Amino acid sequence: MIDQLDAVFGALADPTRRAILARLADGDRTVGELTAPFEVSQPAISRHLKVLERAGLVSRNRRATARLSHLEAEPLRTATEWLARYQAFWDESHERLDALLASLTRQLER
Amino acid sequence: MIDQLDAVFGALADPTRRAILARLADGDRTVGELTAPFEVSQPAISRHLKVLERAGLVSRNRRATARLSHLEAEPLRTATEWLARYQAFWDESHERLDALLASLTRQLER
DNA sequence: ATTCTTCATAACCACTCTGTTATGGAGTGA
DNA sequence: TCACTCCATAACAGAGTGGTTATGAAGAAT
Repeated sequence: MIDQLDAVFGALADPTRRAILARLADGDRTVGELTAPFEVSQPAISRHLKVLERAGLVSRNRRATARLSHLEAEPLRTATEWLARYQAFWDESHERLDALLASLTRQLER
Repeated sequence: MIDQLDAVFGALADPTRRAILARLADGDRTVGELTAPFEVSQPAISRHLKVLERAGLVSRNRRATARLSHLEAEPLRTATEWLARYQAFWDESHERLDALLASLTRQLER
């Protein structure tokens, strides 16, 4: 993990990897479970998982013969902190980010 | 701009491009001004600018023979919104994002 | 022990990315 | 008009990316 932001933003740049993260947000998954919904081969998913692991976004452990992938959100926090530096530049003409986040939080809690 | 998140996260994955955005946050810059601080050639910077432009992060207009690059922060907002969906996953063991952003905002105002 | 399941890895291909140098176009100013 | 400045683009090289198929390692189950 030379530069964390490089790795994290790079990992997020691929739609399949973002979809994998979305599924992991619902709970840990095996490689097989992650492969099924996508129309790519299992080795392709394995490599996406390796990219996510390098970015620190996924950790893995064995369960019997399967390998469970687990979402690690901390790097997303780091990425958000970086983006927050630019908050002022879109704030001017729009609602504030904290208001936005509050509304999103309310949505999630509902 | 097929998929905005692809383009934005892809653009942010490069440290030179993030540094360019940081300089543009201080005000519009010509290509020459953006090239000087980095140890890469002018054509390389021109192509970075093109990537940023495709992602909607930079707009450009002429001033005499120069071309001014201008920061467009809206796509960063989009990226932040996407990341906010994962806020709950790092919230559990850390301060809340809105508190973090508030503290960052205070820092900027100071 | 053997077989089955799960997953990783290797080998390959096509394409993209980041950088270079060389060059030329477009606008400015003398 | 001519020269100069600023920048874009073309052509190229090397590394990386994302996909494939083929294969094998390792644990589980019979």
